[in-house]
Amino acid sequence: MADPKRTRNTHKRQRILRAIQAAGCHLTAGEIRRRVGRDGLAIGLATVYRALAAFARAGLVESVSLGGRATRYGLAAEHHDHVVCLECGRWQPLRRCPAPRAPRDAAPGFRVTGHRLEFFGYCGECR
Amino acid sequence: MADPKRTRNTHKRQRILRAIQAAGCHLTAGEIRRRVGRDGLAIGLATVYRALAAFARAGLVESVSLGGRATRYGLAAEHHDHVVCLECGRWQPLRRCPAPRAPRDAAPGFRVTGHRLEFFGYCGECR
DNA sequence: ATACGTGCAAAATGTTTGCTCGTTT
DNA sequence: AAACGAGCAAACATTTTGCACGTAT
Repeated sequence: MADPKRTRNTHKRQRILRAIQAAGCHLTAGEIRRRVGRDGLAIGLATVYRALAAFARAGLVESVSLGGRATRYGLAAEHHDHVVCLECGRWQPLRRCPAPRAPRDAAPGFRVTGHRLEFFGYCGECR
Repeated sequence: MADPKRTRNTHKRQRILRAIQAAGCHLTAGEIRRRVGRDGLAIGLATVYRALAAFARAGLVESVSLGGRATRYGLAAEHHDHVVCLECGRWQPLRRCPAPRAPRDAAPGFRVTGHRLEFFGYCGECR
């Protein structure tokens, strides 16, 4: 199964992680690239994707894809769930995670390592 | 906000819904197209997407995107959550939905109409 | 020294849109 | 008749890959 391989400690990868951390919420690959670039470090998009894949493999980062839109990446250590407005697309993190650690009726032998939960509906302004 | 518009009752749209219903689980747009086609009715992919968007607007269908892979669509009336293996990618529906109707700390005024929950980890065979 | 990271451009996916014409209401 | 659905091809956005070279371990 997934060996939690460690990733190499390069300057760019540090900056990618730092950008996600500084954001405090989930970012898309493009946003990450832009933020790192804005701080004076040019970086290829492919590099961002490869770094994110490595981080995810290592269990550092979790990915969330909110229906259709680009996938977002956040620190696994700062897991949180989301509420998404179907109309305007805005989404907000939840403080409390309302899901159980593991479902009651998972397949036998399945080891749950995480989850991803999004509530959707319509925000006050869009109703 | 989203007026639950009714969609027109065309032959193709009926077949799309029937395909999803017959499958009993979430399908991708491509799978739907293939199944409808296999039953002798050629249909364009754009048509499938537009129909699904209309169904979603009408609240008939819900969409789920399991990290990276293509978005899957299922009947909203037969909502269920999933368990996904990070190694082999196989996923299974859960009988019981372990999420609450709505989170405690959603933004005020937010009306929750649904959710989407996926547990992930490693299945018995991949561990 | 070796395995891994990076950039670039190209390719592969998945999804949406413009236009024209057909069908439902 | 009017509004919406369908088909096709082109456009789009996102993500992945091949290759040549650089860097961390």
